[in-house]
Amino acid sequence: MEKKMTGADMETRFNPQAIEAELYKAWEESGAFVAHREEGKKPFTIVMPPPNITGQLHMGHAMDCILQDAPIRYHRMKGDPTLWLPGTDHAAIATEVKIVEAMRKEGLTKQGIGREAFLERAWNWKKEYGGRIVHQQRKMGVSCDWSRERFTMDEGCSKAVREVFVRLFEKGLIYRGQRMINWCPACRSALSDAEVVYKEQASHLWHIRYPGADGSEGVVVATTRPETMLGDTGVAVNPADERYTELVGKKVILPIMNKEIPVVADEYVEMDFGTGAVKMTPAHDPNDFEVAQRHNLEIITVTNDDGTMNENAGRFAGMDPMECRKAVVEELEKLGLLVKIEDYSHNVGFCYRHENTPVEPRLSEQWFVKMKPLAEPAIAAVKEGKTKFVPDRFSKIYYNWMENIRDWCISRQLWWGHRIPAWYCEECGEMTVSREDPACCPKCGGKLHQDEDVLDTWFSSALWPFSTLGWPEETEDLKYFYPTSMLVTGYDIIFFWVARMIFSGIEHMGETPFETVLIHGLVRDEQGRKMSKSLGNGVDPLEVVEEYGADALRFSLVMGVSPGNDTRYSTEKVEAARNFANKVWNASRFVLMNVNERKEFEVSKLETADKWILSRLQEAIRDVSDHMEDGDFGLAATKIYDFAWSEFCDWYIELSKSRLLGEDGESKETVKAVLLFVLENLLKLLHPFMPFLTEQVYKYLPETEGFLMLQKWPETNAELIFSEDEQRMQGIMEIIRTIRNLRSEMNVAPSKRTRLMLLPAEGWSETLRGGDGYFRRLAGASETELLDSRDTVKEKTVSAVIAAGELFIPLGDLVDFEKEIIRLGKELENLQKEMNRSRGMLNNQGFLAKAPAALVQAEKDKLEAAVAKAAALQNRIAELKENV
RNA sequence: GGGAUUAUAGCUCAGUUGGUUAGAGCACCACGUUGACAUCGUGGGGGUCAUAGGUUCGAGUCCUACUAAUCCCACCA
Repeated sequence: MEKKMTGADMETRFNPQAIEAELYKAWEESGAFVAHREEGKKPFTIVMPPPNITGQLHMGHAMDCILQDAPIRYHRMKGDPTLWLPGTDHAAIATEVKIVEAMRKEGLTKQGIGREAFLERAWNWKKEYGGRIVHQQRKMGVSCDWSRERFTMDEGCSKAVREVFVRLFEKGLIYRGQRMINWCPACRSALSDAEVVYKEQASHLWHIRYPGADGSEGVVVATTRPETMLGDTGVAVNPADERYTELVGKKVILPIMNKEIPVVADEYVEMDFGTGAVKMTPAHDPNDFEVAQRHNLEIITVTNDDGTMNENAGRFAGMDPMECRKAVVEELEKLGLLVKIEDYSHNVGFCYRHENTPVEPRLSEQWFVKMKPLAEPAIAAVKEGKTKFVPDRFSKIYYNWMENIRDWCISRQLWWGHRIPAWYCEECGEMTVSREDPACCPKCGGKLHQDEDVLDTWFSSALWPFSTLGWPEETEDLKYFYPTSMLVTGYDIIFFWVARMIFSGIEHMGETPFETVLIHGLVRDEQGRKMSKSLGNGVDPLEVVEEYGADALRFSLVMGVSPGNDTRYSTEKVEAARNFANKVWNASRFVLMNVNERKEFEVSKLETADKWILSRLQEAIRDVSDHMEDGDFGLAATKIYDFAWSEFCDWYIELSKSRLLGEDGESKETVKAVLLFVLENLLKLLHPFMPFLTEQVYKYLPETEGFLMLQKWPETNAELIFSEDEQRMQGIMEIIRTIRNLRSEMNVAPSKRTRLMLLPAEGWSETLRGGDGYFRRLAGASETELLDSRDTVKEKTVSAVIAAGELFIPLGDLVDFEKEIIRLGKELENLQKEMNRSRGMLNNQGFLAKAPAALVQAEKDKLEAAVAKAAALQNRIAELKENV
């Protein structure tokens, strides 16, 4: 057994680097993070949003970590069976893009090495980067249950994916079909609507004449993408548009291709945009596709998988779209069919993994999830409050998306991911969708090949809250921990992830997966810009941890942050948090250098200051607990900060010094016991935010065993609330502040001690007598004299009127009565303003009649005090005037 | 086009259900080697809470309008 350490062993500075790794190891090895089911007790469960295995953790992840670890540690200390389930996501597209990029540097291609070899590389990648991420999370101090760590492509999760796919297919909620989808030429894959990011682009509107087939002048169409005309199969106008009534039903000539195409009338066309005539490219525009369906227009695809023009584009085949656009425009100009070019700015969709690659709407055979039937109960669940968004406004965003949802394209033309469990018979063409890999065609016994595509990565993430607990098996964990308590995530993935988990949970588990969804904002840089690779303004959380410690980073990310709002990262904030950690460390050091045994205090022996700090502690416990419950971690952290620094350190510790050095043994014992009691409670309150610091300090506390992280969360104790003593203490504090203030104003050197005379107000004599040591220690008083009446003040003094009475500091020749009169006069003036305000309120019948009685009384008391103070000030001024 | 958020001290931001002298950190000024801490202490300066109305006995807080910034959704070619 190692020797118990004491305050004397503590360094003068908190040194996080020296202790973090060791503490984390000790926690983890002891099994403190592992969740245990306790029947009859309601668990607190969070499934961690699995970081992508694409690279390393960024500030957003750090934010995720602290916002989950804080409530997890809080609930664990409260004694709830607590599970925080970690894991990582295979991130199909994102990872594949990275791997392909890495391979390109080696001169390799996917196709070159083949599917099997590629997947081997991918698994190696997962091992390396998945491991790195988990390592980084540990550095942040996350207290998650690593024994339950999962990966979206591990055996269990893959089984869940397969089960869900087959179930939905059997229910008719998954189907395969030719639809207009978003195609990323860089991924060479389909994307879902959510994976397209629109960006405003400056462009042009080209006006092109399509001559009439009968030799008439035909029609002028306007387009933003002239190259797509190669795939045009019609022109549409609004049926009500009189300009074109004649033309409807006739044919025009598609220039360059020299092909006759029909003019059709369709409501979709807006008469007042462009020329009122729209070229129809059904294979490359969703709206055109719909029009084509209604009018039986031909559908011609003119691009390849990689975005280049295909053989249908005739002599433009092989060009990339921009090249082709230029060539087409030139050609049209030559033909005299380019009527005009207008400047035009419009939104262009880009791939969310290839920021500079525009997505191409394209007709393609893909797999889809039918969303309407899944969305409806998911909307209802949130409306009924079964899942609550915090802050509530995010439920509106959720409704808006869910109510306008379109079918979800889930197939991706990638290799890294869950392969679609569909097989096609090479003999009869029959499609088989199956939980188990079939050996041959169930219909004809013919040879099968599996669908080449994999699933959208979000298909497996959608199952995360239950697949990680063992579903589709009915495991004990699943029964006990589902539905989970809370999901913590950024608003940027509400559509991608949160919404999909909610409808999946309802569909497959019959219950929404979370009680609350706590949404946080983005961590931005110091100028408020989004942190991004391309800007190079990202800050690596690990570097911050190295330099300032995990606790400082954690605290800086929550302090003063309000739920749902973006926050700016700045080193100043981290420094402030680091300073706070050091402050707590040193306060602890002070306490522990003076207290080396654990003794209870007796309430009957408590002095005013003790009762004050114990009372303040009760309020801190209450507020912090309330804020933890509400998910207001910013307020919780602020409360702890203020209590620890402005009350415990600045006042109680300072006040304790005179007693610790004093002769009164009983007072000394009491103050020691209170110091230890308050410190220990403070450490507990702070632990969810600064786990390393608090755990380390806990080791030095006398007679403790085990980890702080497993100690009981403090509860308020009504017997330790002393309102009257709080007021007494406020009186003492006011005197100290006033003296400091006066000395500062009079330029009295801090080292110079001055006498203090106090004329107590009614009922304050006892308190002031007891304050002597405090005034000496904290206000530079050499001695304190209690006066019986003001007449006894014979010396030249500066004075002040405070709640506890009047105070006088004899400063001899430093005192200038004229200036004193002016100074006190100003104070009186302010006081009179305050009295006027107060009288105004109390003369207001409405206020008297409608405001709560306690408030009215409080105002009366305030006025009374002000009146008394004003009278005293007037007396003093009169007195001084006589002496001038 | 629809929706959301933000606007409070020089900067970054708090401010719980409306309760009446609006807070913090950083920055600034003055002073300070009192054995926990200079990653500190004491004192100070600094805001008509974007603007205009309204509700109320009372508005930073609620309502309406307006201005500005940011974001999300939709996508008229």
